[in-house]
Amino acid sequence: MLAEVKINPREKIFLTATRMFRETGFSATSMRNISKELGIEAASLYSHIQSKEEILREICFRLAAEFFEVLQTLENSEEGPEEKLKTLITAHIKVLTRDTNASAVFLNEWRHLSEPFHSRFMDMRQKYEHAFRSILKEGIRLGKFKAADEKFMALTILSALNWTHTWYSPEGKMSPEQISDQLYSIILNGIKN
Amino acid sequence: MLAEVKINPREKIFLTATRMFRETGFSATSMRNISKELGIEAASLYSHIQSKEEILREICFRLAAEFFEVLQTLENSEEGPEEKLKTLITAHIKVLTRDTNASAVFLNEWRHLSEPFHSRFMDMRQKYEHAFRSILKEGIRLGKFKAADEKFMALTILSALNWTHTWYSPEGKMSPEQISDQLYSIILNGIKN
DNA sequence: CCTACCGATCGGTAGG
DNA sequence: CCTACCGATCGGTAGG
Repeated sequence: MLAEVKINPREKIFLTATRMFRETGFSATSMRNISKELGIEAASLYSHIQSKEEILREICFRLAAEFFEVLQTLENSEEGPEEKLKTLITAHIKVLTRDTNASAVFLNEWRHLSEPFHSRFMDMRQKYEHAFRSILKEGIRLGKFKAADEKFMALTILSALNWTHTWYSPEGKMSPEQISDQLYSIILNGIKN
Repeated sequence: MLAEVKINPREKIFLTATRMFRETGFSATSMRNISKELGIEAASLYSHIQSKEEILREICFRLAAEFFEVLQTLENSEEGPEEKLKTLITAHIKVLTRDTNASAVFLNEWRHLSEPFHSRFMDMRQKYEHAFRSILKEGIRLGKFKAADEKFMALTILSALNWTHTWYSPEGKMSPEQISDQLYSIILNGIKN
């Protein structure tokens, strides 16, 4: 009962800050900007959060965790590389479109993380990229995908996926599933043997 | 003779600032950071430049102009949509890889432009995107490309191209031409009918 | 290119 | 959640 009282303002701060970080960038958004938007004084924010960076940290690592959950489900999968790729693309787009403000911050503002969080974040990013690459490598080995530089292919695919958050809208004409289906189709045609 | 003396320090400031804007972001890079890197006092920068934003403005609009030059050459072209697409992709990658620091700033920091530059920049961006779309539309009309949402296609293609600056290196194993050939091949296979 | 300095604003704390 | 405030730093100017 008592704990419940404190949950709401903290979440409100996070939602507002996330949107403002997306629009203006982490560094150019001040605590006073955020507090004004919420109709309170800047000092009052600190009853609910520890620091400005705590907000950035939570956003970045919450999304990173969601992306890693996707990898987990693939780990024991018996599917072929095409199916794995489709599963990964679908899940990736699902995470990215769920909260486009958070996605934009996750993709663009992580470099403002201080150590050791900055390094930790880059490690996770690297691991995710590698999981992507290993699916492509498997496909190449099995002769399903074109024999090309799979690092180049992985980066190209990921960049195409990671642009979705800039234009996706829940009210738009494409659902997350339709987006991933189309992307998968373009990508598979682009790389298949 | 006399003018020549002033050219060099200004360019040095621009090069250093561009690199630092890319690494740390425009807002988080202070004039004192830049001056320290150059071994001078912050106040001394203002003998060569007008303001911090002038640097950002020059980078963004210089690259924008280069991208528009590409469009110009295509305007009177008699090529078909596939050839036009290939020409555009090749030129786009050429511009992006020429100075990856400037490209990163151009792509990520333009939102810190103040008015009226911010609006002007977004207009140019929009126009470029439209030129891309009209090539795709022509390809669809002629039955060369798949009948899909060409806005979606254009954004997907551009995002794949616009990631190149993050990993391209002049010392790397792929030349700009090889990169654009590979990208064109993936993209064309992905969208052709 | 420097010293000296401006007003504004920053993230954050003390104490209630 | 507020008032009052901290030291640090910001972009930029005056004057040489």
